[in-house]
Amino acid sequence: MKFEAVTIKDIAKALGVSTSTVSRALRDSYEISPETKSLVLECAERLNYKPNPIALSLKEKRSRSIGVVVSEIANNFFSQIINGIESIAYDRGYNTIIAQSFESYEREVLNVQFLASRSVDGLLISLATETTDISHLKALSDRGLPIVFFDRISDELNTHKVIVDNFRGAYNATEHLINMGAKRIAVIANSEFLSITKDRLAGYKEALQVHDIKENPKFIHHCYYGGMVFSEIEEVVNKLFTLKVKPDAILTTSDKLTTGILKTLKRRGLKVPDDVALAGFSNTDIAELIDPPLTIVRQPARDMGEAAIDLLLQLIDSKRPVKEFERRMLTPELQIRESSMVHHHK
Amino acid sequence: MKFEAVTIKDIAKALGVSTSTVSRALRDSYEISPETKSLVLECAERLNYKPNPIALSLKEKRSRSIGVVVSEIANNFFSQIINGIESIAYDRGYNTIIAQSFESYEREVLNVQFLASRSVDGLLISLATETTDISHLKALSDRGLPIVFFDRISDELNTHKVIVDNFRGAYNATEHLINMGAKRIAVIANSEFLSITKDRLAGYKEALQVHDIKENPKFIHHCYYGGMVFSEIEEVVNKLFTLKVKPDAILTTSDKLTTGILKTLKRRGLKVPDDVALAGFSNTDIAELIDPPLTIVRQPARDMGEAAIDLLLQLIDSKRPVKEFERRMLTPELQIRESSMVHHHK
DNA sequence: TTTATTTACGCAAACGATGCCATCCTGCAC
DNA sequence: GTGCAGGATGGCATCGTTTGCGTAAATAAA
Repeated sequence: MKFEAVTIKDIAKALGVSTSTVSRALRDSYEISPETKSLVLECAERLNYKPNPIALSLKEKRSRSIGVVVSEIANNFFSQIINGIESIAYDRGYNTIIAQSFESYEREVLNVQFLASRSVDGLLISLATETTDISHLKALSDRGLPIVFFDRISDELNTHKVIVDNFRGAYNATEHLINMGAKRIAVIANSEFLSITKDRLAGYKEALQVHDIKENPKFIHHCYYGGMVFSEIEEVVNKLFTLKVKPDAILTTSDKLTTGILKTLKRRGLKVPDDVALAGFSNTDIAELIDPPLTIVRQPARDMGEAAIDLLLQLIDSKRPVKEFERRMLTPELQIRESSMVHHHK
Repeated sequence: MKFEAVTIKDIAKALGVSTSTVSRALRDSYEISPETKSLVLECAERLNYKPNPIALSLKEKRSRSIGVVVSEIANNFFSQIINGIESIAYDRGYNTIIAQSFESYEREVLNVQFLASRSVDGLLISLATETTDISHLKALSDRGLPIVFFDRISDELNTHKVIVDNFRGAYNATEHLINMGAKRIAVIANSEFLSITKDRLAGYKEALQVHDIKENPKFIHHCYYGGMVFSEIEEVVNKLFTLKVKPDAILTTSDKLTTGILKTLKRRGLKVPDDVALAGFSNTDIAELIDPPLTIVRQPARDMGEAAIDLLLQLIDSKRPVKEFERRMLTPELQIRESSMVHHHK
């Protein structure tokens, strides 16, 4: 089954003029007489003519579409980011093509190449957990494809970057737990290769140090797949709660980790926050509905998406190669609820 | 900044052969001598040649991409569906372009036309709340664009459809509430124009009737935007709980409604399930974490996505116009938790 | 009237890839 | 030596659109 669209030729034939005339009339060129213009416009309307963007892309070497690569969209943080991206892209006449890496390096490379080969005008990407080598992005960047990183960035490519102040977010959450009376704060973080993990871990450590709490290596754990693999989480919780000296609070660094840890704690019969307090990064809209209501570090995801697409469109629109790159850092918000109230119920 | 890719011409020039030769060599045509073939292949590899899908789309009038229109991706149900769609599309070499209608008719029409003009080979769509007129889809369908409906369907277009047994889902949930002892079950449903609303409401009513409970019009409410506008929800809860005879249970028909209602009930100081029981459609992964753990009707979203893309690819691949259309109905699952245990705490 | 200038349009090339048709060459049979 | 088959390749049109250039007719200036 094929789908035949009305082309400029159909209009030309119907009116007995050339395709150039039709094209120019539609683009409102000064070379075309008002009468011809209105004739063409009327005919285009009548036949329901829609310009073929594929043909345009071929000719202009631009597709008016941008690619977005995230680890997965079934994640509040990323879907909110995408909403931010789309809202601006849409207004500027750009289409957004969304691809999911599912934390897989291979899948990320394939997605990126697919998008590039489909002539996206630019790329927004938050790296997959598995990704340590970004030569696939470097190659495209070198060949002129505008790329903007957000959330999970890499220092190995010099381009615009949009992040939140991950250090500050983790610092504040940790300090809050300390202020609540926690002494033995464990952290369950994502893969140590991710930029966000490094920053968040640094914030956690700094808060401990400032408050004279000694860092305990047994309290620091990583979940390589960040909660996508549930057994990872169970294993970590198991390690933590078979220690002689158990943690009295946990900081988690991502949405899936936060809810995954809470699930596991509950299944083990541990009470939050009485047995162990919990605070973590999350962008869920129902933190207040959870038992106990969750203390979360919330990222301005929509703003991040908007900032990222804004920077990308700047790159795309710039006439000459951009040398100066910006690093926009947004501020996360600590929303305090019961899950972190260490002594609240005691 | 533009992005120059290697073309077939570059290879032809480098080797001193014609573009046709290169093209045929790359497609492994029998007409080309083995020596030339290996020469071309080696050169293509060396220059990192990637075929330009835009040019191919123009020539072949197919883009190897399919469009997906949902109301919003920041919704577990839809993002799970999309994951199902993508997993199959990806394997079959199709790219997925996701568009969000945000329940707006205007936005849906724009999205659909954008996708069509970008030569998607087919369309998967779940209608927006506002959509009552589907002539924009009919027109495309008539012109040969394969379309498959899922979730929110319309009878006005004869094509493949994938849904869950909404009647059964609502019936089972309602019957469960009745079995738990509820006598005055209110229902808070989406816009009455949506197909899913009609079916779910019918299931609710049937369960009441079978169990000899008289239907009370004051207990039946609609939220036109299905929870996207929070004031809608508050208004409905207000109406229900200023009644002389208040409901002892509530059935909700969508994710946002379920969590939105729970939020509102809590803010009003109503205890679930002691003051009022709650059961609703939802695909959240953290129903067990919510206070109280939520009884939900869960749809096999991933399966729905897979079924939909499967049917769509069948349409796309079929040589002759398809006349017989399928309606696949999957079975929802009732997950029983505390929120519906009417007498549990009494 | 002749020569410039403007107006309004058509022709054809281009974008990247494909595929039909034509062409050239080699080898073989008559 | 002529004819022909067939292998290997090049030429060209095509998809839909834009755009530089050319040009006819109409108008203005000489």
